[in-house]
Amino acid sequence: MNYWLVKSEPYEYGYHDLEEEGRTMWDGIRNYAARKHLRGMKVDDLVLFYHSRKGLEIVGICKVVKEFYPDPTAEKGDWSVVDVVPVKRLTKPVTLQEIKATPELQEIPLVRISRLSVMPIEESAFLRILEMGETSL
DNA sequence: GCCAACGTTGGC
DNA sequence: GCCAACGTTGGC
Repeated sequence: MNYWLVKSEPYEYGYHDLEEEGRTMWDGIRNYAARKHLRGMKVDDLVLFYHSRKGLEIVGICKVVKEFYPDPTAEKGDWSVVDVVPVKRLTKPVTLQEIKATPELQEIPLVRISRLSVMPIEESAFLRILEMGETSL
């Protein structure tokens, strides 16, 4: 089991949209590092959902239900998508500010590589974030 | 709205 | 194959 974090601008596609739809294809990734991580996702892996640009907080957890396959929205190039379903919202969203103020979370790519939109998260960091969000699985 | 960080493109 | 110029992302 691996853990991941994905970013989305809430006014483009927010956690609320995922809850309404019940399932979505995570498309539009056009960055090789992000693609590599996307392709590493396995069924049942858990994924933190972060709102970028507006909100700047982790709002919920989702789960991979289909491993990578070709991105139908890509007009050219070799790009991939995965399918995810919502699991639950965090009781309390965890803000980027809080994450940056937490010593054990300084190494996560969200802090270190601000432009990366799909990234792995260590289990310990994942659990710490759930704890900060007052959420259990 | 600005700008830093990073990726991509294209001339040489 | 280097690197300057440009584009994009995303925090501030």
